[in-house]
Amino acid sequence: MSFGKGCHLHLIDGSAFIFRAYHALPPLTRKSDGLPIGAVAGFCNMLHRYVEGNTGPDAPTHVAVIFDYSGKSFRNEMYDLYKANRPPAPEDLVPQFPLTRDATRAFNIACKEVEGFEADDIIATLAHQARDAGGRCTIISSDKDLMQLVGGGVEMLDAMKNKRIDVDGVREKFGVGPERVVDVQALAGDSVDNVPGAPGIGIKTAALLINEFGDLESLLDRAEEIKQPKRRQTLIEKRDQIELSKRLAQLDCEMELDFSLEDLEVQEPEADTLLGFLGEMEFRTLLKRVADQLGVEAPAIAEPSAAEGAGSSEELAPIDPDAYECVRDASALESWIAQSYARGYVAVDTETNSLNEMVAELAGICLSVETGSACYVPVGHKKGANDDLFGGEELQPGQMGLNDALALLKPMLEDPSVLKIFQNAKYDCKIFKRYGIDVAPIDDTMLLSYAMHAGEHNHGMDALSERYLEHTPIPIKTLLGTGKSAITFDKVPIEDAVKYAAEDADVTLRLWKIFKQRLHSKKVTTVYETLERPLVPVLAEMEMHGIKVDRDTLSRMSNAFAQKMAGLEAELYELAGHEFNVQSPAQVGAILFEEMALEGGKKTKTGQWSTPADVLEDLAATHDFAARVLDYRQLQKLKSTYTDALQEHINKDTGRVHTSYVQTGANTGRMASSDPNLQNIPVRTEEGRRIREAFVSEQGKTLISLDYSQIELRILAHIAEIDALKEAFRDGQDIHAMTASEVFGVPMDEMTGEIRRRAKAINFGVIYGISGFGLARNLRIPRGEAQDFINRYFERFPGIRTYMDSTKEFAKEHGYVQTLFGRKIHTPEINAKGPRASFAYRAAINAPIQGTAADIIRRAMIRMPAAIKGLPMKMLLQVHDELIFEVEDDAIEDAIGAARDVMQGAAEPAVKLDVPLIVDAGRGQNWAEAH
DNA sequence: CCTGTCACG
DNA sequence: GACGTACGTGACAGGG
Repeated sequence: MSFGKGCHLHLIDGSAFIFRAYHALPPLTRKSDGLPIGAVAGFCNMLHRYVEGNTGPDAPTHVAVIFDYSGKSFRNEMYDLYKANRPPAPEDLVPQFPLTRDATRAFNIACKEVEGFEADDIIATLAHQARDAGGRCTIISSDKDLMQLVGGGVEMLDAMKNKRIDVDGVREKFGVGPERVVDVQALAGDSVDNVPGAPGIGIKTAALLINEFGDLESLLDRAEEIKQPKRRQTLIEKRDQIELSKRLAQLDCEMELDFSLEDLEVQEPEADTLLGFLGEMEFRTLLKRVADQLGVEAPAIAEPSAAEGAGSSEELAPIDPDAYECVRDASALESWIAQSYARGYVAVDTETNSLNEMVAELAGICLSVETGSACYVPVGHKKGANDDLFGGEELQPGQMGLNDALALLKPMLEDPSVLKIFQNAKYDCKIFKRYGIDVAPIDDTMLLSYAMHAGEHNHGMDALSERYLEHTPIPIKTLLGTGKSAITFDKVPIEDAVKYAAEDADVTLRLWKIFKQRLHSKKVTTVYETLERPLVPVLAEMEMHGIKVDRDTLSRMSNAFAQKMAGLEAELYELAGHEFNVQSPAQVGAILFEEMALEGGKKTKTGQWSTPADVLEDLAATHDFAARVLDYRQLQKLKSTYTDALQEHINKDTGRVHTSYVQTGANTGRMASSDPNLQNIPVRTEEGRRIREAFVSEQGKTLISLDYSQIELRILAHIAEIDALKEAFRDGQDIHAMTASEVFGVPMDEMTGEIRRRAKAINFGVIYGISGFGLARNLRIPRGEAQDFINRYFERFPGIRTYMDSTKEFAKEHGYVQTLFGRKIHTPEINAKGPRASFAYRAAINAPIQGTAADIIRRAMIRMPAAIKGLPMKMLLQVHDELIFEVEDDAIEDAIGAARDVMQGAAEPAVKLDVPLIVDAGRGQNWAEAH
């Protein structure tokens, strides 16, 4: 039904609903798991009451709930202090925001938000569209900023007072008609939104002036005529500020929206969806009321004791690869897209011809909106493989055009009201991004699993499917083969691809249903919503941007290394008296421990000689052979892993290297970097550090590097509550020297490098779950001596021992440990017997510290895009406690300031650390200089 | 494909 | 009483 005369559009100010609900209700939590749920409960009650009230001739024909998009809007570009004095949303409200979107969809009401715009702008645009189409519009809000829209069929409704606001109502509030409201606001300003206005002028005076002069422009032009001297002066001097205020107050009523009024038609809620959501939230009263009204039985709400369990694979359709559909034309695809809109969510999976997202081309896309049902849309399957002679680039028949399919999918994939569900969303999002599609919002089964089960198992789809669905997906190898004869996915016959690919979407959707439900009972909703989900687009952007690497620098170094290695090789043959493979530990060991008959050789479990660096280092003092092997190995490592391999990773099109971050890479919350790993570029030796000279900035730009100083020790001081450490950090002392002074009783002014070095080793040892053996090996001192150090350390800082003991007890009892931000790291082996338990114990000591640091830098990364918007800088890399940016030369100071502010404040407001977080910064034309 | 080695925080 | 141990990663080469 098209929108026109006789139609009535309701626009609900979603944010106003949320905040009113939040403040109106006590901090309710869900009974089964303690998830804060008060605002969602109030929101649902308000929506329900609203829907109930929609009867009679005045009922809307179209409706939407409009939300503010989190982050900054275009107004911040006009004025960076816009809304700057707003405190951040309360911590227990943040995880409820996405749930209010879910609630809206559950009521089958359109749910809209647009990045870079405020809800008010969307409302303005839609209200104008409705008015221009000859229909009516009611804005359900009491926000005075929206009053400029009233008139010509547009009214407001204050839902609290149940009072309609028409042109007269606006006049009552502002003293002028809606068309002059912006002028009054420009003068009066707004302390809530931090709009400056004209100092000393409020709404009353502003209305007086506007009514006298007609409009703001005339007023400002003729300001000289004002009698009151103070007022006249203000208007003349603050003209710029007033004009800025007007632009800030003016709503954008000509936004380009990717949906139209027709899409907002009122729909009846679907009983299953709505009751399912209310049941999941455990809103017992509302659930019963809604069920009664719909004339169905209210589903039972699981009692807390029954929350655990394999999962609710109740009446899921069986997984049947033959049930999947192959979509070959536009009308079939449109039908799937329509279903996605109707549901409000869709599982999506892409198939490509490469695992490298920067070069991969789409072979096909699958969608699933209902378990047991899925489709595959082939768009790039080529002949070849079997009939390879001339088939190389020729497409298999029966496929939609790539561009046609994407044109149909793009609006849905970008629509804020349709949740796109992926397994490893970052991969698919990057693929779509390269085809000009910005997928949002997303959910990710891999990240859901990681948030709930880190330390318990891996989070790949096959493992998850086996574990939670008791189903083994078709192995990709059966389609692609292995080794040299393997083909790429685009060469797979479409009929085979349908079964494999669509099954993946089906499995993803099934996993999502199970995980979404369990997330709350595992009490990691906040972790998922604040530390995992928002990081996906941030990482995707960093990866796609990449960092420039200079091939010539690497290639020159490679040649130099090769020459040196050849020299060392000859020398080693000479020393050994014969030729051998220097790269074989077994052969090196045989020469050292058999031919030269040296002591101290150990064998590996496979019976080969073992020749690790620390053993060779002991021998190197007296034996050139060992020293040369070490030299050779270092060069070999640098050459093969860095100077040679890195060149292969330079992207042909961009000239840059694009790593890929594995968000679930480490159980502690750290990430891993791969293809290539840019988190282990050498820095400790001079020769290795030079590799960083190949990582360069573009012409006219500079690399800046900001790293947290001693972040893990600071976190230890906070968590274990070590007052002496805390004070030392507050006073900016040399923390290792201070430790040395305390433990070894040496006054600070008599400190020697050696004593400080030992204290430093102990400090790090504590973070790793110290043992006498480990410390002894690290410091190369007898084990008894190392144990003495540790004992003295514990005597001086008894809090450390308490922390270690209580952490161990917690892990033994619960099977996991936690970071300050609620991330859980499971330690299933903590109750094992033997050395495995020792490993688990030390990991349990380390995980809260390493994990809290990881959480903090994640928070910084998530906030970074909004904080540096407007500055000519890009975030390129993360190395656990360091962020690297590329910035235009004339903005270096601003860039460092902005990034440092975000990093140093990243723990807050969730956690207030007892120690300051300090960030050091460096800059340069290459990474070696910047670090 | 697994193991040993070594690069990083 | 002996044993084996610092925490977290990824890439490469050798060898079966």
